[in-house]
Amino acid sequence: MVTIKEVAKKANVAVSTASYALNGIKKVSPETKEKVLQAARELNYRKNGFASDLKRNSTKTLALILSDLSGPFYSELIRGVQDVATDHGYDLIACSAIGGENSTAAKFLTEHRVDGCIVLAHNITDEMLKNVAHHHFPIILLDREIEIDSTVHVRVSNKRGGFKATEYLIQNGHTDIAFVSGPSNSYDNKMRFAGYQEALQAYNIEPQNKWVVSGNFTREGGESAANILAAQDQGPTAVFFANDEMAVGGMEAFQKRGISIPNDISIIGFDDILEAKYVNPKLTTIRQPKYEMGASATHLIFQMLKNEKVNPIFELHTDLIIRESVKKL
Amino acid sequence: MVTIKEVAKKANVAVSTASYALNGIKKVSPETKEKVLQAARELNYRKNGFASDLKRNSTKTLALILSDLSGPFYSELIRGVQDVATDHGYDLIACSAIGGENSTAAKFLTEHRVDGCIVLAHNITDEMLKNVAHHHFPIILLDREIEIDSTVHVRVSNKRGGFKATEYLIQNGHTDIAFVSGPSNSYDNKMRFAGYQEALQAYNIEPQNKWVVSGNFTREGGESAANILAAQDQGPTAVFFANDEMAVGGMEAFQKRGISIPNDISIIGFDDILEAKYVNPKLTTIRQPKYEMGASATHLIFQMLKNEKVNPIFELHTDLIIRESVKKL
DNA sequence: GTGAAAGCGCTAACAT
DNA sequence: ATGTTAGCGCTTTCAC
Repeated sequence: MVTIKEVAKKANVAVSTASYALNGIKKVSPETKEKVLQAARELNYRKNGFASDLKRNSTKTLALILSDLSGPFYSELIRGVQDVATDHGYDLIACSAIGGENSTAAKFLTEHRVDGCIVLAHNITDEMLKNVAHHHFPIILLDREIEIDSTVHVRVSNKRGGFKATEYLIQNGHTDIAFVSGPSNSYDNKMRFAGYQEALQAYNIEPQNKWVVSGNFTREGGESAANILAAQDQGPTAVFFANDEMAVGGMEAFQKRGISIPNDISIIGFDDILEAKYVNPKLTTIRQPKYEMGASATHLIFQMLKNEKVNPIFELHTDLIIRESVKKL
Repeated sequence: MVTIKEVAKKANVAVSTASYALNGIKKVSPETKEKVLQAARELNYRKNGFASDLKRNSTKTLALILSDLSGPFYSELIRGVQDVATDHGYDLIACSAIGGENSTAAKFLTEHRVDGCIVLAHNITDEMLKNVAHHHFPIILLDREIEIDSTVHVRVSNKRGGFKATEYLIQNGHTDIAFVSGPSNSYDNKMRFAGYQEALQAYNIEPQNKWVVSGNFTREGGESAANILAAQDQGPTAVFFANDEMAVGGMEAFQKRGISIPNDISIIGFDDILEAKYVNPKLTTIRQPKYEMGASATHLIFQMLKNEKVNPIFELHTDLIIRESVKKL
C-alpha cells in the first residue's frame, strides 16, 4: 500500500505539504501542488480513509440499518434519507441487522464507524439500542414502540390511519368489516388495529371476533386470511387489510373464488405500495408519507449533530387514497 | 469518547492487557479480564472500529455498490452476497453510486474502507474502475461489457437467453415477433437483442424494423411500447420484452385496449421478477440465476483475497420458465 | 500474565 | 509556503 509518506518523498516535500495539496488546502503553491498530485498519480496513491477519519474524529457518513438488506423495503423512504444526507455532504451506507449482536448493524452502531444511525429494523433489540444510545451519537428510530433515552422516534400516525380506513368503509355503508392483522409483535399493526376498533366504537358497531384474522403482513398471509373469511357462512362486506401486501394477496384469493371486488366485497389496505395502483381493481388505501419519514429522520440527525434540541417524538400523518376497491352499499 | 486507555486506567492495568481482555485473547488471567470488562461496562466503553481496522490493516467487510440505494433491485442477488459474506465472517454494506466521482461508492472504492467490492452500478465509469482496480483489492463487476484489468466479471448468458425466448415463440408457431428493448447503452439489453436477432436468423425469419421498439426497461416504457405496437395496422402475434418490468407494463397496456393475452397476442419477458407469477396471465419468461450471481461473485472475492487465481469471466446460465402468457398458434 | 512502547496512515498545530 | 512533529485509538512485539 502506498502511503502519503511515499508520495511526499517522491515529490520532495514534507508529508504535511502533501496532505495539504491532496486535500486542496490553498496554503500550498500551485507548482508544489501539481508536483504532489503528479507523484500521487504515478504511485497510484489512494488515501486510507480510516486513518483520516480517525484523525478528524468524524466520518461524514450515516448508516441506515435495515432488518435485512435483501428484504423488500421502502425505497421512497431511503430516497428521503439519501437526499437529505447528500444535501449535507454526508455519505450513506445501508447495512443489515441479521445476526443480532453479531450483525453488521451492531458493528456500525457500536464502533463509532458512522456519525449517526437511522434504524428501521425490528431485529435490533431495545436492549442493544439502550446500550448504545448516548449523546453525540444520534440514533433515529423508525416505527418503534418503546421509548429509549436520548433517542428520537419518527412515526406515522398508524392509529389515525386505521381509524380513517375503517371510517371510510363505514361511511360507504359497511358495518360488517373484517380486519386482517399483521404480526402481533408489530407496533404498526397494533396501532392500526386500535384505530379499527376505535372507529367501530365511534360508530356504534359491534366488533366481531370472527372477523379479525391474522395474515402476518405477507402476501401469502393475505391469501389465507381471505380464504378463511370467504369460507364463513356470513362473510363481511368489507375487509381492512393492515397492509397492502396482504391486501394484494387477499384480492387475488377472493377473485380466484369468483368473488368480485368491489361488487361482492370491498377492500382497503394500508401503506400505498407501488403495486397498489397496478392491481385490478386499483387498491384504495392509506398512504404513509414514506419519503418524508426518511427526510425528517435525516434532518433530525443533523440537528442532533449540531447539538440542537429535538423533540423525542416526531409524528407524521397518513392520507386516505381513494381508488376503486371500495363500493358504496 | 472513552478510550481503551481510560478503561485500562480504571482497571489498573496496561492498555495492552486491556486490549487482550477486550478481544478475548487468553493470555490474560480470568480475574484481570473480569476487572477490565467491568471497567469497560462502567465507562460504557465502545471501541473505535477505525483505529482497530487501521492497525490490523483489514476491515473484514465487503461493499456492494448499487446504482441507487433507493432503486428497485434484485433482492435475491443481495441475499446471495450476504449469505456467502456471512459464512466467511465478513460484514456487508451497501452503498449508492449516485453522484459519480463524489458518490459514497467512490469513497469506498478508493479509500481502503473495505476489503473488496461488488459493483452492480452502471453509473460508475469504466475509467474510475480502471483507476482503482489493482491487486489485493478485489473488485467484481456484474453485468458489464468492457473488460478491465485485474477485475473479475460475473455475467449471465443474456444472448443465449434472448435466443431461447425468441426460439420458444417461434416453436409455438410465431413468426411476427416484436422486440421491446431497454436502454441502448445497457449491456444486458444489447445481448438480449443479439439473441433475438440470432434466433430469427436461425429460423429464417426476416427481421422487421418496425417491430423493434424501445422501452427503457421501465414499466411505463413497456406500456408505451405496447401502445405503439398495438397501433400498427398489422401487429405482431408475439412480443419479447427485454425485461419483465416492461412486460408487466406492456401486458396492462394491451389489456386496457381489449387485446387479450395470450389469445390475441403472446408475451415473453426476461428476468423472472417476483411479480411475474402474480400477474394475470402469469408471465412466461427467462430466469436469471440471481442468487447464484451474488453468491458466485462473493466467492470469487474470497478466492482473490486468498490470492488464488480466478478466471476473469464467470458466466451463469438462464432458464426458460414457461407459464401462461404464450399461446401456440 | 502483564507492561512499555512502537507504529498503522493521516491531519493540523506550530515552527520556520 | 513548507517542514517538523505530536497524536488520533488501537494492536502487538518484546521484555520482564
